[in-house]
Amino acid sequence: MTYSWLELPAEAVDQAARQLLGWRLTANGVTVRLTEVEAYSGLGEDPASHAHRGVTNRNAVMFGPAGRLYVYQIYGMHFCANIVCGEPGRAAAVLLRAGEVVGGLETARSRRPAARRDADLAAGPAKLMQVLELNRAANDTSVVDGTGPATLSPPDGAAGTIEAGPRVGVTAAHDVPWRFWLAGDPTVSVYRRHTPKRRAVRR
DNA sequence: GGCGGGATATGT
DNA sequence: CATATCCCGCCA
Repeated sequence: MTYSWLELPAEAVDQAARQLLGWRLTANGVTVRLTEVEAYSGLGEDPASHAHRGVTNRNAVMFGPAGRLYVYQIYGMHFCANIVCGEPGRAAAVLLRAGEVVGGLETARSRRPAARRDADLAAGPAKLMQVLELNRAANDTSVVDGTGPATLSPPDGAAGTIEAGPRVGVTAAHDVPWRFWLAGDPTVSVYRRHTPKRRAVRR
């Protein structure tokens, strides 16, 4: 039952996201325990998803089998990773937003000198990638069969209380509460309402 | 805490 | 060509 999120259908990607909280992701000598994730659905229903308009070169991995990483570059300098969920062709995915460093602490600190507290080491999707030293080379690699640079392993104990809210940084579908985090965890980034850079007055 | 700069692949 | 699943450093 441990890898049950792998078997969930695409329409249950929010359940997959909830299940992934507490799991450990290990890569390049550092392990993080996932504390914050977001679910993204595929075609039609979810305008915030990269796969919303169908297959492109960038998002092709999302349409493949579950258990692989969809890594993309954003703002010209950061990388974010999603774990593909659901059956092939459906393009559901879970964005890894934050984690607690539970292994390789010194290495993680050296990779993120700007972090003032240990809780800030992986408190953001791109920060998470930095402590794990992952980039676009990790795109389309598996996290469940040991063939890729990153490996996902089940949590130690019970996951704890899960809270839900709107997703961060998306302009569309602000009302969909598909961001999930472990209640009270210090590594969860504070929610900031999406602020467009300098556009006509939003409402 | 708020605000702006940074730097570029991607899709329209 | 405007945008994007962001981070950091600087100012208050």
